[in-house]
Order: sequence, then C-alpha cells, then structure tokens
Amino acid sequence: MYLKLATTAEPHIEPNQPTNDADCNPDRRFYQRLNVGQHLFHEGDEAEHVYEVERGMLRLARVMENGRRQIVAFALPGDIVGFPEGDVHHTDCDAITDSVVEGYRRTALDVCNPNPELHRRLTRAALHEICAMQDHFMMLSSKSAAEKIASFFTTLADRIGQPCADGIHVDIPMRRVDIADFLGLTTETVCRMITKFRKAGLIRLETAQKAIVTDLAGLRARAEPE
Amino acid sequence: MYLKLATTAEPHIEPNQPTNDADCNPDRRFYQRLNVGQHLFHEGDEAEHVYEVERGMLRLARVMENGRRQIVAFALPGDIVGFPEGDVHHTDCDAITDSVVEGYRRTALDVCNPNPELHRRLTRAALHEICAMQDHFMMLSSKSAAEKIASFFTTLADRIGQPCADGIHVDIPMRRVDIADFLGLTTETVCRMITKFRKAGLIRLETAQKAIVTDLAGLRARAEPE
DNA sequence: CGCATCGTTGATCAATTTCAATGCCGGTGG
DNA sequence: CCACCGGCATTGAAATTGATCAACGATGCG
Repeated sequence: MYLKLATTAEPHIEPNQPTNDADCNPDRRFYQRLNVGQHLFHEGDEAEHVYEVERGMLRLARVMENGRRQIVAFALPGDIVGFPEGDVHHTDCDAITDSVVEGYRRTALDVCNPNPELHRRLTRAALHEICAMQDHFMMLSSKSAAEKIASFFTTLADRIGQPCADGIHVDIPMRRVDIADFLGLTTETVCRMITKFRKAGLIRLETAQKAIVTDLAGLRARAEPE
Repeated sequence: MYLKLATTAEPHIEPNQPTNDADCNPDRRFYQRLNVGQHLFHEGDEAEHVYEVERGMLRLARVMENGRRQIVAFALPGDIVGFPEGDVHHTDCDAITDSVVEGYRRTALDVCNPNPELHRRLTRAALHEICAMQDHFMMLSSKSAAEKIASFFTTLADRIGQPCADGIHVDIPMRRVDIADFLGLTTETVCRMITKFRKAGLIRLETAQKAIVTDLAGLRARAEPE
C-alpha cells in the first residue's frame, strides 16, 4: 500500500521525514510522504515550511477548547497548505489518504530571494486562498443543508472526478463527520442529504467512499438556490 | 459633517480621489476619503490598490446572483482591505461611516521593490487575514445565534469600545441586516439576541446604533459554549 | 468470529427562520 | 411647526429546518 503510492519518478521523496538541510537543493525544497492519518503539522507548531500537495488529500482542521471542530479545508493536488500566522501554524493538518507534499522553506513567503518566482507563486496562492475562503463563507452561512452537500459533490466531481460509463466517478476518502464539520452540519444530516440525492437519481454509491455522479447538472442546480 | 471628519494633520488627503501618479511620493501611497455609502471598489474591478483603513469603518460584501449577501468583514482602522484574486477585486467595499484609507499600489503585494518593508507588511497582513477568516469559520458554522452576537459585541468592545461611567461605550454604525449577513443570521434573530442580552443586563442601548456594554465578562462567557 | 468504528435511518425536539404587524426616528414638505 | 412618509428596528406567532437521541446495519481489522 505504502509502496504502491510511491513512484521512483519523484525526486527527493523522503519517507515521512523532510530532507535535512545539507541535502537540499538551492531552493531548499523537498518532497515528503505521508501515510493516512499522519500529521504534517499541528496547530501551534513553529511553521518551518509551507507545502504544496502533490498527491493525495489532506485535511486542515481547527479545534476549539470545548471540542467543537471545524474542517477548514480539504487540500488536493496543487493546493498550498501551511500558511502561518506569525511564525506558527494555526491549524492541524493530516493525511486523509496516503499523500505526497512538496515542502518549501517558510521564508520563501517572506522574502523574494533566493527565488522570486517561488515567492510570487506562494503570495498568489495566499491571495487565492483568501478568495476561496470567502466563497466558503457563503457556503457556511447562506446555504441550506441540501445546497451544501450538492455544492460539495459538484466541487469534488470537478476537481477529482473521473469520467466513467454512467457518469463521473468520485472518491470520497474523508469520513462523513469530516464533511459535516467542513460544511457546518451533523453527520446525520450529511447522510440524509446524500440519501436524498441518491433517491433523486443524482448520485449512486458503490460504497460509502465511492460515488458516481450520474446527473452533474441536476446536482449543480441544487447547489444554488432558486 | 464632511469637514468635521477631515483634519489638517493628515498628509495627502484627497477628496474622494486617489492622488494622480505625478503627485505620488516614492512609495506611491496616498490617502483617500470616503463618505458614508461611497464605494472604495466593486467586485470585478481591476485591483489597482490595496488599502489600509485609517479612520472609519468599511464593509466588505459579496453578493450571489440570487441576491443572497455575505458580509465578509467589517474593516476598522489598521485593517488592510482589497486583497485581489488574480488582478481583480472579489468583494464590494463601501463605507459604513465617513472614512479615510491609505492606498498602496497593488504591485507592492507582488514584488519587494521598491519598498520591501511595505511588501512584507502586506504579505503578513494577508496571512493574518487567512487566520482571521478561519476564526470566522468557527463563528459561522459552530456557534449558536446567542454566541455569535455575544462574540460580535465583545470583538466590537475590544476593538472600538470607549470606557465610560457605566461600562464600555460601543458604536454600532452598521445596520442590523449587515450584522445578520455577517454572522449568517436574520435581522430578526439579531434583534432578538440583542434584546435578550439587554434584558439580561449585559448591554444597554442608548439608540440602536449606540450600545453600552455593562458586563463584558458576562458577554464573553456567552461567546463560547459550555 | 467478534469487536470497534463508521454509516444510515427514524422519531422527536429545539433553534432559527419566516411571515406579519407595530414601533421608532429622521427627514421633508405643506 | 407639525404631520406624514419611508426605512430600519423590534416583537410576536407559526412554520420549518436541522440537531439530537436512539437504534440498527455495514465494514474492516485483530
């Protein structure tokens, strides 16, 4: 399982450990592999790096003292995670599936040198993040449960859907409670909405983690009101 | 009214217009005055500048096609607004009270030169913004109406409260519907919660826009569950 | 095979929205 | 100067959504 995911084509993949400094290429970037459940960083950790997801899926979460939890984002390949506040990570981040991330020294965020191109890319990513989070505000505060689940599925289909015979195959590696904590619902409500869309013929479930979106347009129509 | 707000102490204050390029100081920053209701920028506008609020209060909003609106933030002095996505603003921004902002060329976000200090500050502000928005996720998705309103008031008291004889005087220049759209509630619920806290002796209203927080600790206790 | 965890469904309950009416206040024009 | 008007705030009653509580089913792992 572990080996299946790794490919020899990737340079600098270290088993679960960042490359030590001496081995770094000039930009000091490195690859890191994460198994399911492994943490990339915790809330409060000193932020040494920011990461780009190469493969897999990560979960960014915040927990309140009283235990209430908010999933801030699910990070997919191409996403950048680990933007610090001050010098500290302000979310937990762990792997939902076996994953590979590319790490950049956190200082690449602060200063142009030695790699202005990277600096620029990270800055853009941070701005993009702000915009994406504003979208999620709409999701959280002005959508019904059905709209939230419909949006969630269309987004997933758009980003990681695989066209197949009878629609779009979508892997749902996160658990129902993660979806709930991401959307501001309960697991029960998530289930009920999924069942509802299933009975309405918009999706089909092979297993709880494997769905086929059979009517993407219908799903999209339910993602927005009116 | 207009004149009352302006002070001769501020350099470069232009009446509702950015200074033209020829007049710019080396960093190309300038001051701009906004009257109540005036827009600083609209969603979709080319993002020429980012702004730091000097005085007053701004409202950042997003509107969906169907008319549902999300207040993304209320910006107070010291806050930076106008972070673009790509090269475009992705919120509307207008003044809730007469305000003054300082504008920086948007390129200060992208490149270190000519002012690395400013670039760094803006970058930090963007990262801070990401963190603040994650806090707001918690607010939107896992707090009750009472907790939301209590949090809102304590934040307001902390940021713009004026100690006075019987507590902390807090101006509430935004309308109830703005508060509602910020917190993901309806105006009616906002009113009811305010009334509830009023009857509980935590706050007092001089007018709908002027409150006195008489029991900040009590309010704080209701901002978090348990 | 049995246990633990996760997912699903049903019934009830509570919180918030919705709908409706009234109050309040500032501005405007007679 | 005062009465009216319009927008905003507030309150009440009914309706609805989603949460909670409880049980059961499925799945995977030791």
